[in-house]
Amino acid sequence: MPLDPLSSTFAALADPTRRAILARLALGETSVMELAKPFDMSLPAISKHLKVLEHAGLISRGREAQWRPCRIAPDSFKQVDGWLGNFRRFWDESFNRLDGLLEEMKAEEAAKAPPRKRKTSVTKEKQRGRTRG
Amino acid sequence: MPLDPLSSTFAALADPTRRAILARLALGETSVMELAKPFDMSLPAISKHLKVLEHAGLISRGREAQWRPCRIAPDSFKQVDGWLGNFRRFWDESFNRLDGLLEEMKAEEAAKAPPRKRKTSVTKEKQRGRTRG
DNA sequence: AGGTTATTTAACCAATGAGCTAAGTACATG
DNA sequence: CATGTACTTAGCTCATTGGTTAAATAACCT
Repeated sequence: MPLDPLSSTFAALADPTRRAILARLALGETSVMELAKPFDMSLPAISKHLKVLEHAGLISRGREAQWRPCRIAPDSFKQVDGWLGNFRRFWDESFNRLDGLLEEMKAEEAAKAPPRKRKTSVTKEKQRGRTRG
Repeated sequence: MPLDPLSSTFAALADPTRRAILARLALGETSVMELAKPFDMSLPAISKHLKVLEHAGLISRGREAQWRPCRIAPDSFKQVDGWLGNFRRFWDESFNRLDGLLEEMKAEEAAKAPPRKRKTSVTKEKQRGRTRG
């Protein structure tokens, strides 16, 4: 029953209402009432969505009198971005250009050492644990 | 019933088995049998997962004799990354440094023009439609 | 205390999703 | 053609999810 963190985060993101809520929160912290306004949906429904988002670590909630202001929580976003990074080479051109550069540098380095078998294709090692920047 | 593309993509990613399949496919195209091996799960279950991934645009499938080789399809990954980009400023330090730079540039520009009210907080305009690179 | 506002909880329902087994399809080969 | 290999489809469970309304909780305001 307790889904792993990445799974609950992706599951939370798989709903357009929840993504819209996050988009609103990207503009700044706000109340449940405020968040509910754009939707043709009962307040309890929104409350549930917020619970899902909170459980997924995508938002955090405070207390101010009778309001529970919601705001974006960065950690789960970061996790998702990190996971996605493992696949970045499949679509990001500049990422691939960087890969090409590193490949060249490795080749130059290798030229100084005794030659050994090398593959031209992108391999497991190349795309593990890479980040932007 | 027909979920929007981003929703079905996130839904597809919300399952650890499917993410593991994608991880395997990141190493290269392979058959259903091969993909099924690591899992303690019936073949039809895997077949369903693959259908979900395909429907989500995360993989595409070919035909070679009796095999249906699967491979990563970049588009949906790119979509997800694009959506995530709207929130990057919440966790990516280098992204924020870039924002700071742009802020400075705008300030300098503004210094030449007649002064007007300005907010210090990051606003809607600043994070819309931004990409990496 | 009593009322109003903000939000959550409870109880329910219909639809979806992930797994299973058993049967069906497609191609390859003896 | 018959058999084997690689899948997929069909039909069934059971749990989860997204929505509902009605009631409860919490904090503020006379």
